[in-house]
Amino acid sequence: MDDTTARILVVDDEEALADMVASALRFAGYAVTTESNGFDALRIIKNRLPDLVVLDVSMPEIDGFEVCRRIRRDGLQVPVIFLTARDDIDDLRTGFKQGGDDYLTKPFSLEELGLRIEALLRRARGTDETPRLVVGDVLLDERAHQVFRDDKEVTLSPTEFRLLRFLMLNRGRVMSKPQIVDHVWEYDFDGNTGIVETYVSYLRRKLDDADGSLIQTVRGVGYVIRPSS
Amino acid sequence: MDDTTARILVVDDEEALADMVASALRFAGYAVTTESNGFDALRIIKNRLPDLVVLDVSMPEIDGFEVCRRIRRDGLQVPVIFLTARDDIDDLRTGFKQGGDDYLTKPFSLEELGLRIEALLRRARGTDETPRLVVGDVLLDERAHQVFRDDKEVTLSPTEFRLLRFLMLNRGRVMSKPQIVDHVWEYDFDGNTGIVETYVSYLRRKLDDADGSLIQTVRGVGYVIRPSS
DNA sequence: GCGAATCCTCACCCCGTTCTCAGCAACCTC
DNA sequence: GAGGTTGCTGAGAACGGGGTGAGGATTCGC
Repeated sequence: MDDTTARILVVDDEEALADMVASALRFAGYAVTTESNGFDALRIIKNRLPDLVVLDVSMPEIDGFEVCRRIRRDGLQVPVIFLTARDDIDDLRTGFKQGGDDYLTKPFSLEELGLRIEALLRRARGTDETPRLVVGDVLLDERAHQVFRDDKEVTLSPTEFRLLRFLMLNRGRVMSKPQIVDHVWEYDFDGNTGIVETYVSYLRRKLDDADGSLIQTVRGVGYVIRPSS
Repeated sequence: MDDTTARILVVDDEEALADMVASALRFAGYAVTTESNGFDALRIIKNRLPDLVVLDVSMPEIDGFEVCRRIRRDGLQVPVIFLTARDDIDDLRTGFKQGGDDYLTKPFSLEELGLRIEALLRRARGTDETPRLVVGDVLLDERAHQVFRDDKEVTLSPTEFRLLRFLMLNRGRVMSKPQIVDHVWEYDFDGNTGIVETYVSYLRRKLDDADGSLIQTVRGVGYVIRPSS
């Protein structure tokens, strides 16, 4: 790919998790490398200077905070996103003091991670334009976390918001239910894909889309959001 | 073919299935190798570095997930498509999370598999252009899962869509009814080929092609789709 | 802590889809 | 043109995908 492709390093001692994240980020168009060990990660960061690092906090030998501190000590300003278990959330303040830029608690959804990464990269590049999604007369404001239909605000729950955002990001493209679950729900969600139907139903009601002309069902395939037609 | 011919490894302990898949993929122009054993597959992957791996999940000794994990552990980023039984569908997203890039539940249709493979290879090459098929005034948009005839949208059921896509992919080439059944229907379909006639009839009606000038019948041989000359 | 919002499962119902079959039309051969 | 073969299409039965309401569990906010 061209030189605008961001290079991301994912560091997590749970290799399965690192692989999952890497796979999703590659799908999103990034060039991804994984590491399962803090020391190796440090070496890679210094040698390859990635554009962003996703860093697990709890790792044996040398934890994420320590890795970050050492990066900063070397004067590297690469953006860092911490991954941490919910129980360790208290440590996060420590994390920020160590020079982290953002964090996510496990389990997270891949959409969430992608968003944080985008935001950090935008900031690093200095091209920090407002991320607004528009499809037809539906407007989704990322930063304000607000949704409007026909200039009237619609109140959505967190999950409803993530689902709508995902569909709008992929406007015009049919997304299958497993795909949706994999991206919108937390990665350890083990329920069936029926949950998607329920939330599409919620969204249609709140968005005044009872006939499904906005969020369209493609029977046997999935869902799309389309400008109108 | 030239050096752009992708090399694919198919791994499945049901050799009959592996052979069937291999045969279809060779017909589609790929260079295919098969393996029925996870360990042998690992060896092959490391030595020959295929462009893509089709990997059955349930295999004795070492299952597909484990193979994938080991591939990733060695730092290989070859795209992987998992094949899995419908009953194991819960494991599927797990599989995705093990670093697999896509998955299909058995039984699948060969067309479906071919499509996924194309999509993954496109992604790996970074040339991710919109896949659109055009024959005469019929347009089929893969991503949006939409079909237009003469700029008017036509609503097709899943099977109708797959059939039309297959014919359009093979435009100008007469496809026999058994060939069509083998590619468009799931591979364990055991009905007769009369089903093709029924669905061609559906398509002609929906595509406003009552006289069969678009989808042409070649008596005793099969069907072709041609730019209505 | 308490009430409210949210999340998720489940079950029921509707209807689109799939597939078979039978009758008929088109075509070919002799 | 007769008879056989092949293809077309309407009817209808069985199936299953999808919508939605109810309700229980959980989390959130104050």
